Amino acid sequence: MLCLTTEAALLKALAHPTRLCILQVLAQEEACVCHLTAVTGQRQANISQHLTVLREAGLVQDRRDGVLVYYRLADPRLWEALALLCEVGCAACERPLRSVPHSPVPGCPCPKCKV
Amino acid sequence: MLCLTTEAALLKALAHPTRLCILQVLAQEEACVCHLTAVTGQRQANISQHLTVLREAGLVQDRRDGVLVYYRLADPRLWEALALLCEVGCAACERPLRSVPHSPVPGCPCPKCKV
DNA sequence: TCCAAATATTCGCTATATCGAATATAATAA
DNA sequence: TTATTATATTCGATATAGCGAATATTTGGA
Repeated sequence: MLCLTTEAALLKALAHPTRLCILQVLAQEEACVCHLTAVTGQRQANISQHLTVLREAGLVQDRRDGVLVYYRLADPRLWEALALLCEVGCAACERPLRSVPHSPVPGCPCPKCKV
Repeated sequence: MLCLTTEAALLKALAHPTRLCILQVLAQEEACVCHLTAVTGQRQANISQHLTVLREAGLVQDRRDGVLVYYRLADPRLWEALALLCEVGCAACERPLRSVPHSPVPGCPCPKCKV
């Protein structure tokens, strides 16, 4: 049997609604943790955990700017490839999987959300 | 937060080495359960369980021919889309994710393996 | 009808994922 | 240095996935 554990691990890292939401935001542009926290409505520790999963899977990269840590997609084509797979694999999915425009999130303290 | 639970469920159904192996075989041509069991080296009940996951996710369809049940991809483009995602998402993946030619498996009783 | 083979299902156990809460760490400013 | 804010980590509890074993179901043939 051909071993597809590496590919399965990649898919497992993708297989969570919150992580997909994070990737959807990052597909637009890089974002800091507090922004992702505000957008998703999840707790900060939870987002940090999900980001760790994504980072260890090699899907995102991060850079620190002062006290903020910005995350970005490791490969900008990721969301496009995901949208294609969802379109092919899933009749019930939003079709096509859409991108979300960046917009300031109330309550998010990051510079991109400060008016 | 945009709800991506449907997409996450699809990815979760894909996120297992044995299920990927099944899909890899089915990408070539339809196959019966006993063939998939022989190819993967897993137990019959286990393969049947994985096939149930794939079927309920809408990824495969089945047809009965006598005592045999043949499974096929619901969408023939699935493997191609998966290969693209793996290439984009994962530097460590086999690149590109290859297809496997059909070949008779010793010990498989299905007609396609009988010489 | 009875049996054998292919496939599906159920059950119980173990492993893993997820999450909240609490805490730790890092960077900047006072 | 101390305080504050953003982020990361750890821990414990709960939920879910995965698997083997046993059993049920389906089909065709004797």
